[in-house]
Amino acid sequence: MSAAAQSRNRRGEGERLRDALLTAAADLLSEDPDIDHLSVRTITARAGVTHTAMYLHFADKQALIEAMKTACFAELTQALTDAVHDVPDDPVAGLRAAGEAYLRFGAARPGHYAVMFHSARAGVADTPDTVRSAGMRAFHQLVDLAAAVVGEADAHDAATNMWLALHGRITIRRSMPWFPMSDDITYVREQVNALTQRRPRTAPVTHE
Amino acid sequence: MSAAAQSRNRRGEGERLRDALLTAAADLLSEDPDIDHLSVRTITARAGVTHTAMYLHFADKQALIEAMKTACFAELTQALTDAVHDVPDDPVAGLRAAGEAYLRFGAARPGHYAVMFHSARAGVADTPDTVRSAGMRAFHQLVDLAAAVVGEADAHDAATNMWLALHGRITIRRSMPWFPMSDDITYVREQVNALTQRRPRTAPVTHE
DNA sequence: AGACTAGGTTGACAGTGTAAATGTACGCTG
DNA sequence: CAGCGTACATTTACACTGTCAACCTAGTCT
Repeated sequence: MSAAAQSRNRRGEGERLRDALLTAAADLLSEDPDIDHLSVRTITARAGVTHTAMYLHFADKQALIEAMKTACFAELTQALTDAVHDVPDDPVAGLRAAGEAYLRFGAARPGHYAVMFHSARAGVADTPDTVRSAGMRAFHQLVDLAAAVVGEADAHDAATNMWLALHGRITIRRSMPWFPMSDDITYVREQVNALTQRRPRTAPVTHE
Repeated sequence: MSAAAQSRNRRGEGERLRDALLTAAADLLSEDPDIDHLSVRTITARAGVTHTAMYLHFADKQALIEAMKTACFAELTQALTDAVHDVPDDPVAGLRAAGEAYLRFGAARPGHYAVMFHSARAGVADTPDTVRSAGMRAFHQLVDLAAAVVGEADAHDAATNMWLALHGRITIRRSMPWFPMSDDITYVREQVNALTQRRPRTAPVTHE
């Protein structure tokens, strides 16, 4: 197990270590989904370098994790794209496929999923734009599908509702695995139904 | 600020330190909702004892956190009870009040909320029954309210759906505060609507 | 040949969780 | 009243964490 111990990169290729560290971290997270067990030392060791080598490419551990976030979001986006791709042209079916793929991703890669939604940098310094847009790219897949079902105007809110429902399910499954829940497919279907049947959004503004 | 530095408890009253540690931890969590910043050292210091004194009452840090979980769940249960209490006898209104109170709790006490849903003990040793039932007690408030709306048979599933939607919202708000979302009240109303309008659950068992 | 510097390492520091050994004063029994 | 057991707590130590400053090392360019 482990340590590719690559011998020192050549002159122009220092960036290679950056990728090596990211994939090392991703590998470790696949083996142990608990994000607290992911230390700078184990990551760098797995990549075959000493711990402080990380600081050549990342400002700190948090920066590395943020880089992982964008990578994980990209992976999720791909998973959703794939799932929707091999499905007939029915928008509702596409939405279901996406929802199921989302739940599958969360269950199959719990560590990666946890990284994506790990609390933002405490306080001041906000989430970098790269992370934000990577997240948004994944989310907009749902929005586009929803638009084909409920129309452009309601798409964002509808997709948000569905997303929050899916996310809630994955996180509860993780923190309370003993909690009894129906199967994923039924759940997704319910969510899609709720989406199609919801009132056309309280007009301009609340009234009752 | 801090350190009640209580001078050594008397013979029978060793249990007092246990409570002192729990409230110290809760206080610290109110001041800084980031659970990683909650260390054994800071907790014990706040309680006015040395770090290893914690091990007189808790097997390890995880055990202390699990004790906090039950306390936090109790607090949440109370918050829901209160919210439902001062509302007319309309079950739907009660459900809305509970949902809004839930969201309020998550927003007002982010640290406490995070503790409750912090991932279970890795691998083997499962969540203690005390924590489980404390969580269930909170959840059953929703179930009871839902029962008055959709009937006993569907109550559990309906409450689960609503709960997951609320939970998803709180956690996303925390990890992606920049994500645009509608206001809480509208959201809760939508969830309650979805709950009342949903199809009566796919018969006894899946069929198609 | 020699300097420059990109790419990494060494060593140290404060902070973390936990275990083992040690202390201290209360309350009981003789 | 003397003395002992033990409930309550501290001291000390260890392996591990993230991060900083100083150092080395070899490829490239003049």
